[in-house]
Amino acid sequence: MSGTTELDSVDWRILEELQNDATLPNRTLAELVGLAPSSCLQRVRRLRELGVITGFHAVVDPSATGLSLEAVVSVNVRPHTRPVVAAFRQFLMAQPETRSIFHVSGQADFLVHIAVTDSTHLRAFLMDKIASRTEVRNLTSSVVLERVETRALTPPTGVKARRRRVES
Amino acid sequence: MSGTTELDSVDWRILEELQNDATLPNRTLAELVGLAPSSCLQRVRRLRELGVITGFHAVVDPSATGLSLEAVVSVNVRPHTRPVVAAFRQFLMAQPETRSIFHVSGQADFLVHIAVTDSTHLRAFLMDKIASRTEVRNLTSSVVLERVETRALTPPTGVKARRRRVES
DNA sequence: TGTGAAAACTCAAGGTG
DNA sequence: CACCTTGAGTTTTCACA
Repeated sequence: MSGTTELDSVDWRILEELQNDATLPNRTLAELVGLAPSSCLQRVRRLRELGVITGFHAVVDPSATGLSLEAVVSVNVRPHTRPVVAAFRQFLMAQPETRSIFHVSGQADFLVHIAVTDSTHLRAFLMDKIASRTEVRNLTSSVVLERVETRALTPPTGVKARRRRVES
Repeated sequence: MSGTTELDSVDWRILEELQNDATLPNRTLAELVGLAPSSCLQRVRRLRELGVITGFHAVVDPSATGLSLEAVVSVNVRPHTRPVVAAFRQFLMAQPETRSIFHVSGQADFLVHIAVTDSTHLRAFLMDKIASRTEVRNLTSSVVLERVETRALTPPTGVKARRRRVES
């Protein structure tokens, strides 16, 4: 990973479309971005090989499956050492309630997005699973009132019109 | 959305696989979950129609596209009224740096996950875009050291073995 | 649940700036 | 020289019985 790989405007158009809807047939995608189907396919494969596209995933609505309550849990762990942090992260990942984990620098050490069935479940998760651990300090939680997932990641800065010209 | 729709163990197996990899051919998926291809396809369509599967999306790695710095921004807005909240949410959604937005109850009003190119970009985003708004109070931010997206949403509670039909 | 037509993907070779 | 296009072979999808 030499950091940023050059992506041109067509690559970004492809990313934009596939982030919105990964079920787009390659032919339709090719039309949208103004490419021949096989060239388009080649671009997509390249984006996957470069690690720009990490995968294609179905998104499941928690509330449609009985997980009607979401929360963000803020946790501090002590001591803040690598083994303790790694073990806690591992523990979080193993919990079915966990949706995503942010190990952050700042007031909190971890921000954990969870989905639970109800407030009883939330309390059980916080008290029995998190607070009971010896490394946990300063446990606070926020109920999610509304969540917006922004699908499309957009180009950060000036993007070349086409592909890169190899130089040097 | 009358809350939970009945999902049996096969539905959950399908959800599990498609959350991990949405590019699975229907035939392969059918084999994995032990169904005929056409039945499997029917299940998937049903899950989409029920709103359990909200969509299929490509996931892009921000760091591979030059957005090497991620942060979680905590914001309070005043007054905490519907119009102000809605306008601020709308504003956040329009920012290219925004990845996801959590409107929460608790210490903060909003938790915003953002991706930026570097610390200069982060400072510009925080100072020029967020802090400059009149409704914003109590702006704090945490740099993301590590992020773990948990792909698979798992069944919340006791799931029926099949839907109908009893196995011998 | 199984089958078949229609459509998609993949890989090759050829053309163009 | 890299990239895009065209075209055939194969696999997959999806409606119908």
